[in-house]
Amino acid sequence: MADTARRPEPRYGTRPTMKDVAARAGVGLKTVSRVVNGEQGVTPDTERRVQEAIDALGFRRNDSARVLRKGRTASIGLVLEDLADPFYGPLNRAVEEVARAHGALLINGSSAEDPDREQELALALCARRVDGLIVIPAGCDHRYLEPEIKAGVATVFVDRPAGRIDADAVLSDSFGGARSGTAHLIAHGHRRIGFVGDLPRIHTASERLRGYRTAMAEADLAIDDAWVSLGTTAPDRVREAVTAMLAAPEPVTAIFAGNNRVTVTAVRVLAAHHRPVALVGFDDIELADLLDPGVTVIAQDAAALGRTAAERLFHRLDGAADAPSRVVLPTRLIARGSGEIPPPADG
Amino acid sequence: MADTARRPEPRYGTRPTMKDVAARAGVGLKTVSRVVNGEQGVTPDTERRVQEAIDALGFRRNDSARVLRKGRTASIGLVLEDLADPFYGPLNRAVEEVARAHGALLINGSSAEDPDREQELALALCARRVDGLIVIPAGCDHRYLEPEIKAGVATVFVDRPAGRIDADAVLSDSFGGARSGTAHLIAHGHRRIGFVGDLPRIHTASERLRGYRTAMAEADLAIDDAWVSLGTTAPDRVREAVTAMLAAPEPVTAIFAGNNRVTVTAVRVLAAHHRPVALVGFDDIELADLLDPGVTVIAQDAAALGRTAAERLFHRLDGAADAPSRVVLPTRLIARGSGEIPPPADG
DNA sequence: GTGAAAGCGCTAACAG
DNA sequence: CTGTTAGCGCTTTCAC
Repeated sequence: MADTARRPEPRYGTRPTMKDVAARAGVGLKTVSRVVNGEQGVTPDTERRVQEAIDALGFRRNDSARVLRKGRTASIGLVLEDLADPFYGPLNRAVEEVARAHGALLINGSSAEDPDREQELALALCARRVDGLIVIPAGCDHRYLEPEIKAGVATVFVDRPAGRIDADAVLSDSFGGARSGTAHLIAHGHRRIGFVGDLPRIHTASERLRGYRTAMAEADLAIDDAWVSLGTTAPDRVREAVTAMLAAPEPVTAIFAGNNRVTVTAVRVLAAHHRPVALVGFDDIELADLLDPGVTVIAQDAAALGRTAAERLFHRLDGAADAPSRVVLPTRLIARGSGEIPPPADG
Repeated sequence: MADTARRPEPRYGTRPTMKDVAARAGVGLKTVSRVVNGEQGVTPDTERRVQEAIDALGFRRNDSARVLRKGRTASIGLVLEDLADPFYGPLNRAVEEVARAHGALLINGSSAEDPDREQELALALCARRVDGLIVIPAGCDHRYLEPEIKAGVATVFVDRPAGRIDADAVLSDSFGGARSGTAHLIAHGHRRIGFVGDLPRIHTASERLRGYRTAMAEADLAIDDAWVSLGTTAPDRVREAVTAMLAAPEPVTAIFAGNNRVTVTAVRVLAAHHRPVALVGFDDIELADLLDPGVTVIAQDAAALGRTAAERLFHRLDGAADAPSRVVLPTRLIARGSGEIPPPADG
């Protein structure tokens, strides 16, 4: 107590350096460095003295300085769409686990589906000299990353491919998934099937639409323009779109929902609707099995997406210099009831 | 093409520096620094020349070096339990938004509810010299952070308080929420109420248990040991606990679930049970309103938790040196049906 | 086994 | 308006 009163607290933000530790232990700077990094060639006695000084001073190595000298930061960046979206949680976590296994930290941020923000964030990460970058693209033009990639920032795109540059990508089979989901509805007797998707500039959204169109064409079914609605996944927008499809003179008897956000809103609208309408959603959602009817979905493995992308990234960091690759992971149809509802007898 | 063949590609990982830019533009180093940082006092003509050199060389400022010189990294660390847990998504995102508004990046990682991993992660972030740290504690002893805090790392704990040190904390009212949720079940006629919670060493878990006990005591209801189960939130463990409570000779007629993970599993078990059992869960869960019955919950505002903690952090970084504070955010009971199921007439 | 000196790329402080 | 010098805290190199 008296001690505290007499001697001023160490200035905030001032931390002991290796030099301070060296002075206190009565050794050279390099010896401290050796001890801190567990290098060979230090007498047990010297080591003990250094360690005491470290503890007494509360020293912790400044990795910023270390990075500057060594050139690698042992950190990777992840740009995703929204940290709060449950779909990206497992992906994020999977990337983290791989990074951790390689001794790297993860810096991440949300683009909020805004291309400018994506670029701002990705370039900020490059300025921090992350060793590698994993990007879930919001934009369609990634030429802004070319100098960075050339300079050695390993870059892998996940969930959606890069635009206008050639780069590694790890994707889910959006086309195939949407095609099989739509075919599933057709197999259950539906002819008028609606498609509610995300913004058309988003690669996954357009691929899923293409899958839907393909399945319809394969069954020789024409598509009425009124059955297709693309736009943001804001609940109001989706609610309106679904409601309109159901209120038409010849209403759709089934709906294919383009992603998890859309599915959730579609479930809400259909629950309040006066007659059963079939539904298949892209992406699995929690508790989907407990709803009545259970929600039939095209599930993708978000964790596998993240893990595969991160592994590819570290493979590159380990020196792999092969041509950019594109990995496509399969999706899986999980039938739970909503996708097996038949069309009305009079439909 | 011929050009590529003749001149070797720039070595991977070698990037131009301000010195290179200066040489190319024929100006001094400091002038480049001025242009890069948008400082005053550069002739438009000089600026243009520098900018041309920057573009030609693909220069990007190395923030690692900048950090070393300036002392602040403009980044904060967030240690949470699991990036994949939907409860932490909105919290994470809220922290990110505040950080972004202050020009800071977010480095985050999962402790996986392991105190050692929490410590390892937090100290790694300190070594990176994050300006501040937001921690959702897994452990109960945070004295390991004392030297860091003394050295100027602003630290705020969120969701759970720090152990054995005095530090800022932002919490939800776990005690009050659990108490009112239990009281809600009592008000609907229940006398034998089960409590299924998380590991007792977790502060929120013990507080919620205390709330449950208090509500029971206030209604003069004794608690049978068999009605209380604490442990991990692993589905198997929870399933077993709930099943046991329902299979007892005098089974519980209602269950209070201690968090979102527990609630989800409890809903599954109850859905398969032969008679209706009331349920109130802590934390809201998606689609809870669409289940039959809807799940009555004690909702907490995860985004507000994150936002408040981050604001507190930046307040400290702006120099606030007042005593550590504890903020407790209210919870809200949302009645949806499951919590209003009466006990069986013969019960 | 140990330490002194140089330098990573940048910014702060001061000259010109 | 522009440039030079020093140094942030560490690792690398090389000498002792």
